[in-house]
Amino acid sequence: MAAPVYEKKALTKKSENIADWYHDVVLRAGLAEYADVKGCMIIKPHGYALWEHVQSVLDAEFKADGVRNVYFPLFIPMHLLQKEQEHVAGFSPELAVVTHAGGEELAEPLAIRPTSETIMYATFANWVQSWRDLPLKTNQWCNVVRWEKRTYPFLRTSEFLWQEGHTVHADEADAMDMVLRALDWYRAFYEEEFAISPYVGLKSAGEKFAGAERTYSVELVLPDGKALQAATSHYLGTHFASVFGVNYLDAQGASQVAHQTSWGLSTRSIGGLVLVHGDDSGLVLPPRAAPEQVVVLAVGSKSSDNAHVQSEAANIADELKHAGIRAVVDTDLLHSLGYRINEHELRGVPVRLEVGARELADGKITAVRRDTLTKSSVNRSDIVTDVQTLLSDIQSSLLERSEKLKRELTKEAATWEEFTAIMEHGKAFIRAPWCERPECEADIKAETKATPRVLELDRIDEHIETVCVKCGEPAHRRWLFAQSY
RNA sequence: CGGGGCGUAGUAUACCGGUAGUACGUAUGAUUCGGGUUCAUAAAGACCGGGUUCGAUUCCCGGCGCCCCGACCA
Repeated sequence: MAAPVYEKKALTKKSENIADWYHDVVLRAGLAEYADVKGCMIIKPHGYALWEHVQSVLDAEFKADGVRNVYFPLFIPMHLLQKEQEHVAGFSPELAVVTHAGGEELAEPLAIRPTSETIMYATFANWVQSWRDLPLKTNQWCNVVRWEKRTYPFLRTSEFLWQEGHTVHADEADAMDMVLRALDWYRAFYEEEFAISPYVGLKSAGEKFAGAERTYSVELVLPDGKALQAATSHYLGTHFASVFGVNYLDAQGASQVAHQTSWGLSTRSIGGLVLVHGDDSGLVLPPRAAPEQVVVLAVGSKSSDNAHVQSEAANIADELKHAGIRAVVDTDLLHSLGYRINEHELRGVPVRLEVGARELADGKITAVRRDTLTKSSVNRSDIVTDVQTLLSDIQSSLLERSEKLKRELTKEAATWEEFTAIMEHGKAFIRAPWCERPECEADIKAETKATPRVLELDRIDEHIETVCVKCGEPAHRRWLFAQSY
């Protein structure tokens, strides 16, 4: 395996080579490292803490809506997976299958779940009998395996962690309500917690989930103009319900096929967070998501009373903690100051407070914000409120920065010449009228690598009289195109 | 699945058909500490199998593994 470089050298510059930069940051910021299994990664404490934040925020949203957590088996008998034709066709190429166990060949191979629709819905058929059982709203936090040919830490790994919500409803209206509510949880999560402004909308026929009636997604605009599908929410219609027998008796005693939804967000979100906010010094974490929001750094020197400096730094960290701020203290005087500063910047800690002889003398504390790397001086007595203000400023300015990036990397194209020119010279999201035909979608992808990412929610009901940017057939709505990660 | 590359201390690399060298990291002790200090000492290494050879980490064959690029892809 080729190996991570742990030298104390500078990171690859983000602007020069974002792929190498990303790699360096993920490894050196301590988010993850490679495992002895192809395409898999070890999520380290700093990376896992980010995932735990995702879990705590979303899990609370789910529960407040009445969704309950469940756990289904990792193994799915092949016959279940094969029930829904479109679904199995979509996932077959990337299945990992167990053929032997207990020293014997299995009578029926077991797939390791690439997603749990099939095994869950076989059971939902029993759980749902009456209209009184609906809606059934479940979620599970688990791992899934999809044997991708090409992998990348967090963004596409063979095994990944996610949550998958699965619900059953009496009718389309109620199911769609759920689909859009879940989608909005994801949008809000990215905006409010990760300080990333995404695009949200409907997927094209070519990009929808295998077996879904309609797929909605949250798409992130990455700094190189590519797209990252950051969460999905599917209206499954009655496709799965009819093959798995998820039926119920309505109030009139008539048998009805249920309408279902599924929705998920994975550890890929962490890759998006790294890519959107990071800079040449490493990770930049939005305060709300940062496992460590503030590091209080004791700055020693030969001339000062280092013990006093260290205890003051610890006191400040304690005060911040009591105020509910996730603060840590760094009193390690064995490493050089530069080394320690670089480590904290690499790990993306939003605010660094420096406490040394100078601060002790004048009663002010030096504060450095990670997003801009600018220094300021705050009164020792106002430390808690000033830090709180600083954290909320960083959170909002990161979101603004993300909105700006999204704006700058979104272009309009009316003609195919404009479209191809944009894709060739510095990629971007392109908003363009499209005929919505699958053949045309394939042509666009073949020529430019761009695919329709989403039809933005507020443009779904748009109706314009124009022609497709690619084929010239009639087009009524403008879709967003981009090259996918 | 196609193309390419690589398997040497924890990591990254070098040389070599006959004592495997360097850097980072680690340990110990100093030194230094307001932006990756400096020094000393130490521990630590050839993917697996076969072949050629007096002798293979080196050459050959096979296997396994990983990385990169492309196609594919939630």
